[in-house]
Amino acid sequence: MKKRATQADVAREAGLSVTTVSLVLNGRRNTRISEEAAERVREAAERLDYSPDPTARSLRTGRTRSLAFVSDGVTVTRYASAMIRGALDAAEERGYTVLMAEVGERPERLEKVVASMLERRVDGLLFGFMSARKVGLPALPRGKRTVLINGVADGLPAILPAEQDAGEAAVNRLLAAGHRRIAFIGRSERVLDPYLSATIPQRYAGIDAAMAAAGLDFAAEAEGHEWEPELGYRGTLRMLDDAASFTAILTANDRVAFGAYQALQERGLRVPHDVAVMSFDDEQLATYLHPPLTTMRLPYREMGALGARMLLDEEAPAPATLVPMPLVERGSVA
Amino acid sequence: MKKRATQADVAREAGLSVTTVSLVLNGRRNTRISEEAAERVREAAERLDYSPDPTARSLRTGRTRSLAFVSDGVTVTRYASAMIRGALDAAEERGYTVLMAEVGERPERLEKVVASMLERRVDGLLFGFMSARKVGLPALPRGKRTVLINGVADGLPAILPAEQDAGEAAVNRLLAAGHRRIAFIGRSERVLDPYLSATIPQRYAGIDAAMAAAGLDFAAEAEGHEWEPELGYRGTLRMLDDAASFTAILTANDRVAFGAYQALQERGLRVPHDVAVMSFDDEQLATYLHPPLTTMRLPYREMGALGARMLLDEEAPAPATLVPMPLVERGSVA
DNA sequence: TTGTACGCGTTATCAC
DNA sequence: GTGATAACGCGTACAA
Repeated sequence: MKKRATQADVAREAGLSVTTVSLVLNGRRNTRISEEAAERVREAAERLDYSPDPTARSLRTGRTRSLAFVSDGVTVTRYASAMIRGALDAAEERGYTVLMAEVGERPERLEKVVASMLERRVDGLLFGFMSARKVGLPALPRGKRTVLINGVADGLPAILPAEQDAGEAAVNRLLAAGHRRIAFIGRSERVLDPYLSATIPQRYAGIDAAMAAAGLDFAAEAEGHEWEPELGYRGTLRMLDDAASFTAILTANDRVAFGAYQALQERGLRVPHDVAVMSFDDEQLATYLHPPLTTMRLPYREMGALGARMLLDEEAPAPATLVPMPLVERGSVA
Repeated sequence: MKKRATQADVAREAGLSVTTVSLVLNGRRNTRISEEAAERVREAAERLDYSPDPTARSLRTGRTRSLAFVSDGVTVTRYASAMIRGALDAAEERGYTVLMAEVGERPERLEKVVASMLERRVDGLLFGFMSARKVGLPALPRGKRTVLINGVADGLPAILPAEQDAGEAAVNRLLAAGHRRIAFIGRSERVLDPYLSATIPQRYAGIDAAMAAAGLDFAAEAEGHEWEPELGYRGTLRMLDDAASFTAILTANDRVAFGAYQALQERGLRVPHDVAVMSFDDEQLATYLHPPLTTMRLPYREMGALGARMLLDEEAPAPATLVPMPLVERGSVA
C-alpha cells in the first residue's frame, strides 16, 4: 500500500501549482484557468489516483460533510430502523456521511453523545425516535442545523407521520367496504400525554372525525394503552362475549390486530368474511397473518430521507412536516 | 456561540507552551513535566472548556478514531439491526465513532461505498450482513483492519452464530422433555449453497448429529427453502394429513413456527400439550404467540459488539469466531 | 492566468 | 523539564 497522492503530487505531475490543482478539482467557476491547464490537472489526478483528504479539507474549511444520526432505540426497534436507511440514502446522495449514535433507554447519555458529535464537527444533527413523542434535548449551538424525526421539541423542525389523515383514511376504508358497525381496540387516556406520544391523539382525532362525519358511533370499544397482542386478544374476546354486534374491527396497531386475529380464529370467525380488520403501522408482522393485514403504513423510511434532505438542503425547514401514511391494501378488509 | 478554545489558548492561559499542553493533556508518561506545570495546564484547559479538535488531530496522526459499518440491508431487517446497536455500544466504549453505510440489494454499490469510507480514513471496516453467507468484497488495502459480521469472505476474520451447537441444543431440549417422535420442517438442498447461507448447513448438521446420537430418525419431515409462515402452515397440515405420528415439531425458524401454530390451532391441537414446538432465531414474533415460542436466539447484538471489539482491540482476530446461540425458554416445549 | 506562502489545530522532533 | 518549530494536506489572499 503506497502513500496516497496529495495535491502537491498532482501539481508536480501536471507541472502546475497547487492553487491551480485546487481550483480545477473543486470546479471553481469564476476563475479563469485555461482549459488546457485544467485538462492537464485532471489527467494528472487520474494518473495518480488522487482523491482529496477530507480531514485536511475539514480542518481548513470547518465543514466535515457529515451529519449525526442520534436516536433512542431505533436500531433495536422492529421496524423504525428503516428511518436510518432513509437518512443514509439521502445523505449519500449528497456526498454526506452519517455518524451514528444511540443512547438507548438512558436519556442522560444524550448530552454526552451530542457533545461528542459536536466535537466531531458534524454539519448537522438528526434525531430519530422510536415513538413520536415530545423529547427533552440538550442545549444545541445556535447555528447548528437540527431536525427531529418522529419527535418534537421546543423550536426545532420536526418530521411526523400524518396520523390524523391516516385515522380518517382507515375509517373511510371500512366505510367504503360497507361497514357500519365497527369496533375499536386501543383507546386510552394515558396515550394523550405528549411525552408518551405526540401523534396518537391525532390518530384518535382522525378516527373520530371520520366516524362523526358518517354519523356513526363505535359499535364496541376495548380500551388499553399497552398495544401488544394480548390487548387485541382479550379485547376481542370481551367484545364478543358482551354480545357486541360488529362487522369490522379497527385496531390501534398491527400487534393488537395480531391478537384480534387469534381471538377471532378461536371463535371460528373468518377474516375478512365474518369480521374485517383494519390497522395501523405496517410491521413485518402484517404480512405473516392469514389473510395478510390491511393497514396504514408508518412511513419511516421516507421520514428518515426527508429529515436528511431538510437538514442538508439549504431551504429553511418548516416547523413541522407531516408525511402521509399510505394505505397498504392486503386482504383483511372486504 | 464563541469560537472554540485551541491548544494555543490553553498554553497562553497557563503561561506555558503548546508542547507542554499537548504532552499533559495526552497523558504522556515518560516525559518529565513538573506536577505543578501539569496542574496549571489542566486548570487552564478546564477554565477555557478546551477539547481537542479531532479533525486536526486526525490530520496529524493519520488516525480518525472512527470505523465504518457497511451492510447490506440490516437496517431494514426485522431483527438483524440489533447488530448495529452492539457495534455502536462497543465502539463508543472505546471512544470510536461509527460511520454507517448501507448498500441494499445492489452489491455493485459496495465498491463505491467502501472507497468512500476509505477516503474518510476510517481506522477499520466492519461488514454486517442480513443472512450469514459467503460474500464477495472489493479489494481492501493490506493494512486496513476488517471484520465480517454474519458473513464470510476469503481470508477475513468472520463472526458467525454457533449454529451447529444450536442445532444440537434444540434437539436435546426436545429429547430432555421426553419427546421421541419429532417432526422437522424446513430442510432444503437449496440452502446448502454457501452464497445463500454459510451457516444453515451447520444448523442441519447439529440437528442431525443430536438425532443420530439419540438413535432417532425424524418421525416426519416437510421440506422447503422459503422459511415463511406459509411453509410451516402447509407443512404441518401435510404431515398431519399423512397421519404422521409426532409429539414435537422442530421448525427451521420462528416464522415457520408461526405457520405451524396456525395449522395446529386449526386442527384443534394445543401447544405444548399436544405438540411441542421448538425453533430458531428468536424474532420479536416469538413473544407474540400463544404460548410464547421456545427458540434458539440469534445473538446479533453480541455479534455486533464482538465485531467492533475485534476490530478495535489490537489482538490478532481469529479467522472465525462462533458466538453461542442461547436457548430462550418460553412456553412451547413441555 | 498562475504561483507563493500562510493558516487551520494538532503531534513530534529536536534544541535548550 | 520545557519551548520553538516543522510537519500533516488543503484552500485561498495576494503577488506576479
